[in-house]
Amino acid sequence: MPAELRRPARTFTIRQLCQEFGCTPRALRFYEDKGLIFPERDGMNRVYSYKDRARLQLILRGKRVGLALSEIGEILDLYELGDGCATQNAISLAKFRERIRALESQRRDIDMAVDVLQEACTRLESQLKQTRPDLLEQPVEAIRPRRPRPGEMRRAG
Amino acid sequence: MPAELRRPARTFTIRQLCQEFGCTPRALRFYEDKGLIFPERDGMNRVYSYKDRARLQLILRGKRVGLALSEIGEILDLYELGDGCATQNAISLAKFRERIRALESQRRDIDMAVDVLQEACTRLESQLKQTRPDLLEQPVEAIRPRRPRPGEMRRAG
DNA sequence: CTGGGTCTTGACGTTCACGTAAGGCCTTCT
DNA sequence: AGAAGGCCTTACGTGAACGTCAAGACCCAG
Repeated sequence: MPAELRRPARTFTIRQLCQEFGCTPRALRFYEDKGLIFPERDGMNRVYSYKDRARLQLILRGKRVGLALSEIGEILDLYELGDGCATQNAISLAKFRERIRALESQRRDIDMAVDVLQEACTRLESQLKQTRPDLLEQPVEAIRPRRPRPGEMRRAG
Repeated sequence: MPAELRRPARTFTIRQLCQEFGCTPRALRFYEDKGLIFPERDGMNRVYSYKDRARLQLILRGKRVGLALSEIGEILDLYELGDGCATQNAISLAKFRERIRALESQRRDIDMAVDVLQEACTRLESQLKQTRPDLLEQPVEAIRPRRPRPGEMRRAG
């Protein structure tokens, strides 16, 4: 029983997807421009399928781990061609292997960064516990604006 | 026995650090502009200490996990102030906690991305094994240029 | 003392990933 | 009928993170 029969052929408007994934219509149109996603049209309006939604999800995940849109595009392409074009697939394979290595190294970086931050947090906590225990456990906004830093971009306001 | 006595007070030129970490002089000067690093001077020339080198390492690691330079700056600042300025520290603490959560979520994304890529590799491998086993295990450059993709930026060549 | 190499400071250019109007089409509500 | 609201395209603007000259200063070898 193919999936299309089980799933209602649900579609999404651009705004629905944006709300679900916390991005802007401009971003979706941009991804479309770049060939990462290609929704159907109802007249002029974009109509997104489940498949489009899945692609969007992969795009956003890819972005979050630091992939460029062009790289994400290469990955997504794989699921479109699947067969044929052997040399293209070989290129993809080599690139993907590189990517996997890069991601694994990146994960090590993350672990180190978390360690650094966690140690910093420990230090900060013990310090604050002695000086200003009232400020502990506050969300950022509840505390204060920040001081400017040397090379900070000037921003009118 | 403080560290300065055990370590030779070794210094680095801008180029040495660049070669070690694979970045450009322009980048180092840019980080300095942004207040992330502040080497001594010998006349006009920058002289980097071990401490500067450590900061640079943190900067690059931070970048690799997707932190903005401004965020990296906040983290580095912590190691400079250390004490005093309790509210500032409280802000840092809150931000760092947020950051840790973000990084952990990012690590999950990486794991998922690796899974996706690994599955893709498996598929590609089995396909290539049947069609073009000669192309397996090739590095990217050894294979072929790529086809253009729809929204590709035009680049004179 | 001329050339080469390495450093410096501007200052403008570039790429990426969008943001932000400006203006038009369509449907729906009042 | 007309105003509101959602979608569209086109086009120019923007912030981050540098790249890329240009024009000097400094030092050393020949």
